[in-house]
Amino acid sequence: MYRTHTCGELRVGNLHQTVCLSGWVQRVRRLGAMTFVDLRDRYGLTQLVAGEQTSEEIKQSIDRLGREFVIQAKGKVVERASKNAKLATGEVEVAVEELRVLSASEVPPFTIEEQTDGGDEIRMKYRYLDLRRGCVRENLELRHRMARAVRNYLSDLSFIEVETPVLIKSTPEGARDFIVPSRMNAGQFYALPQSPQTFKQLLMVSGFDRYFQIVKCFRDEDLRADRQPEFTQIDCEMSFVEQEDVLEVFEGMTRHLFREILGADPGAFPRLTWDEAMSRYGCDKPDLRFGMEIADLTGIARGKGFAVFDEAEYVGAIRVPGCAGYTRKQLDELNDFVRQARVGARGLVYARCQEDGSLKSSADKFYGPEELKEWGAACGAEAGDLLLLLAGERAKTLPRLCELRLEMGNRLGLRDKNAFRPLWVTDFPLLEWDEETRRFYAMHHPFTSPKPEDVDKMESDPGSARANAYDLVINGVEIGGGSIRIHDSALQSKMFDCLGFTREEAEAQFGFLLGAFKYGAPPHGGIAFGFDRLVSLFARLDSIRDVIAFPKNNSGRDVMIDSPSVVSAAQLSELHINVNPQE
RNA sequence: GGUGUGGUAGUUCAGCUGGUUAGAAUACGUGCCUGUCACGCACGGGGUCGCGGGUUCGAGUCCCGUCCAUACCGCCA
Repeated sequence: MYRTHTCGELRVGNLHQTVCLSGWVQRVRRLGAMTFVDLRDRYGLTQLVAGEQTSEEIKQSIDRLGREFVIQAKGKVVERASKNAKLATGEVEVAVEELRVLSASEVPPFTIEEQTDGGDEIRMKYRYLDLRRGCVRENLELRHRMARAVRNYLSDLSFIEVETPVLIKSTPEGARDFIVPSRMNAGQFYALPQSPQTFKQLLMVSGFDRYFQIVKCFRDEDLRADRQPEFTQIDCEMSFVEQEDVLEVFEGMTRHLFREILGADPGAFPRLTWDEAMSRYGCDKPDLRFGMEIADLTGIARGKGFAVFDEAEYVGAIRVPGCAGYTRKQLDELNDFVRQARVGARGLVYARCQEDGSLKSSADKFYGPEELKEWGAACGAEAGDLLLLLAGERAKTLPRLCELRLEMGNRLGLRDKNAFRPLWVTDFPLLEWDEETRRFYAMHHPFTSPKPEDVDKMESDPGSARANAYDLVINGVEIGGGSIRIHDSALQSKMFDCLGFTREEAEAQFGFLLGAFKYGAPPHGGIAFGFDRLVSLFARLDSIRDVIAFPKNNSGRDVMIDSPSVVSAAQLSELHINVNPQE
């Protein structure tokens, strides 16, 4: 027997019992005739002690122990002479009577402690050691609890989990595919799924009614702190539903997670249409943890001789509470912020709301006190507030105001990691014009249904057609997105027309789906959640890497196993592949 | 593909306008220590300053190139 108890288990109730513990040596403290060993496993830390009663043989083997040795220790649970209140097992210790080294360890490259001395790079290379640290392990434990809560919740609502294939077919729309060469079909390739989208729709045609899957998805695009090439979705689909049904079920699921995992209730999720989100927050994933909504000043700011505004299609402002006292230096910093390449504005106009209610602006030359008052009124400004104005093309200025708003939120500490503000964003545009390729792309995906009242616009004015599509946004992070799908092959064909697919292309790419819709397809819709993002949000972490056991680095490499890597000529030959050596 | 930041001991970092033998902390090793729990004390070993080139009497430091890491932009239906 390797162990009778875990290292987190023993209490005064276990006094005088003879126990056997196994685990890793966290630390050895040698005090001359007396030695303490902290023994660690997943469950906690227990102190072993060797003193004058301990045999010479055991003292010698304890002397040879180093950090991260795996040992087994048998002995009596005794009460400590000096207790440690910081440790769950801190009232007892085990007086060692037998000791076995199960596995020795070299000195690890960084300390396996909560406050490790290792940086990101070395910890990723030795991820299996990093995962021994409590704070990293806890992230995976949280992930597990959340996955279990999702499975329980959806299973109780008659959803069934169905696995869909990982070797599927490449499609031109959307993200870049990872492709896998086929040995048995020379010159042909599988693709890894960007999502199980078409399969879950086919399951609806098959009558499965309520499906979900916690599933790996793959996208061959550049990485970010919140983007990995392989990531996990909670993928869901329901039949005989309208948008309202889907929102209700998955608002319920999300609320269940908040209650079950965080013990918090976020209340009813507010809803914003895409248009509202864009005009009030400048983006389709607003962070509602703070206000500072965007006010449209176009009507009142133009036509007063200030060329910057007069020539602009749009003038917008945010009201920053209590910042009227910003110094020249602070305002210059903000000006630099909006001018940096990432934001791209030409410059910033500000107005201070003074104690007497009058406004003082950097564009005073062009605006009288009454006109400035209108600005204040439009923003709802109060004494002590600072107004920040940007002007230009509407479609570019709103996102800049969004950046500025988030920057001010950060500066004022308004983006509290312990606050959660979920919302639904609905009524996304169906299509998005791409200037480079001169064609429309599906904003969500090509299976998203248009609003019934906008079907005609698909031909007359495709850019203004709205979709039955929705996103779940929490704290400015896109957590989930879905839509009511097209279940009619004629409408689906029309959609492919809008996207510039010829009949032949549509048939070649998605003929199986169009075919399926001819045999009795129920109305259906669904949603997919970014599970890694959801877990990192609950863990109050900025990067999804911290909630993934073995993540990839910024360049898509796994530095632990050193992949991707070259393969042998024989393997390539079997796969009918020639690698261009220049690249 | 682009922009910013970084690369110095096992690890995390300091190292100024270029100037003696490149430092600290921690980890590691040895010795002492009977109640430690971030134990303490003493001593010790440990460096291709990412790599290549250039400027200079002299480069960790300045310049150019390159590689790696990281955050962001493009990209991510």
